[in-house]
Amino acid sequence: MTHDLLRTELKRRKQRMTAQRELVLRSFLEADSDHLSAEEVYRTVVEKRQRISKATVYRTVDLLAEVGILRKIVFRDGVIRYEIAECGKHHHHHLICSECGKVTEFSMDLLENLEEVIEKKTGFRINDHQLKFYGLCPSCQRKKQALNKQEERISAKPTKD
Amino acid sequence: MTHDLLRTELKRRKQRMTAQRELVLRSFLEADSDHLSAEEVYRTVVEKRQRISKATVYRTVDLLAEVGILRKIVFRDGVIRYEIAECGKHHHHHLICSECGKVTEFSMDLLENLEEVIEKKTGFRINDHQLKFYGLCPSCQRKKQALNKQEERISAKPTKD
DNA sequence: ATAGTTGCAAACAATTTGCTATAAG
DNA sequence: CTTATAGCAAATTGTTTGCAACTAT
Repeated sequence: MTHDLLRTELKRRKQRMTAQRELVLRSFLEADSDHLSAEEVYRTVVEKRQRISKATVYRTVDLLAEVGILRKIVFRDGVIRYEIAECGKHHHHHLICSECGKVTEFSMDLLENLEEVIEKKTGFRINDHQLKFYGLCPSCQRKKQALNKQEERISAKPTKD
Repeated sequence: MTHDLLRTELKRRKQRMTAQRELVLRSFLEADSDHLSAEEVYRTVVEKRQRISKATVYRTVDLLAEVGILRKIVFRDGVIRYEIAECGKHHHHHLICSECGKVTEFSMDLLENLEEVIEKKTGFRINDHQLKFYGLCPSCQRKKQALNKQEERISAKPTKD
């Protein structure tokens, strides 16, 4: 259980288990979405009528990531999000719609071996990797297609150029 | 030449070629580092004693990315950077040191086919992907090792615990 | 001459920091 | 009782926007 893992790690570091740290961790465990931003965690906690400040959220997600319970993940909007670093090593990756921002996950273990290859090649000690695909989700493809047709109709009319 | 590509694209969009747009593009072409942030582009231009404002830099890198000359790339610090989207499709990927931020590039075409597989599986229309490895560069590995030894020496002394 | 583009300063958003009061061990 | 932590507000950092002045076409 992630909970105990946190307690143990905190003890090792001579840090304390607090209500706020529990609340943040719980937010991730109970969230609909994976990958929450600090802002989202904050809102989640506040909506449950629990007391926390944003500064604490920022400090806590950072701590949880350092301890290895969360993984930092940043899409192209530059907002820092976090997701639970699932126990085993089976990685999942992200498929992001450039239009609506929708994020879909999919798993693929193929890249674990690759880490080793690259370690040997470069001398880096790799401990994580992230693969992201960017494109248009089915729904946005349809929207864009509809838009294109519309534009064709307009540019069919003669312009003074 | 990337230069002409920009001119052509601008004409198509009824937009104009300006000194500032040239300066930004040139910054990328002549930069030591790939992946520059807007801030870095700004400084580069100013150091050459050329006139530009930050707002223009932001607007221009955005434009260049839209046109396909640059590619947006965001590491875990959440800062938006851009790199030249080299002509052919041969992708390169990034190896980032979590400690000092050093970025190393390496290429690998393996993932092109994968895009197709995922398109079929998910219905997304994929147009880009990014693979990043995080870890410790050789130099930071050494530093960390040295630090660990030091800590051992300290904790070897008895503590009142 | 007609838009598109710039620069500036102000607005905004995300994140960090300094400090006092509080609470965990 | 000691020291880590929380909360708050102010400071920083990265990015966007409104608008008047400017300039490519």
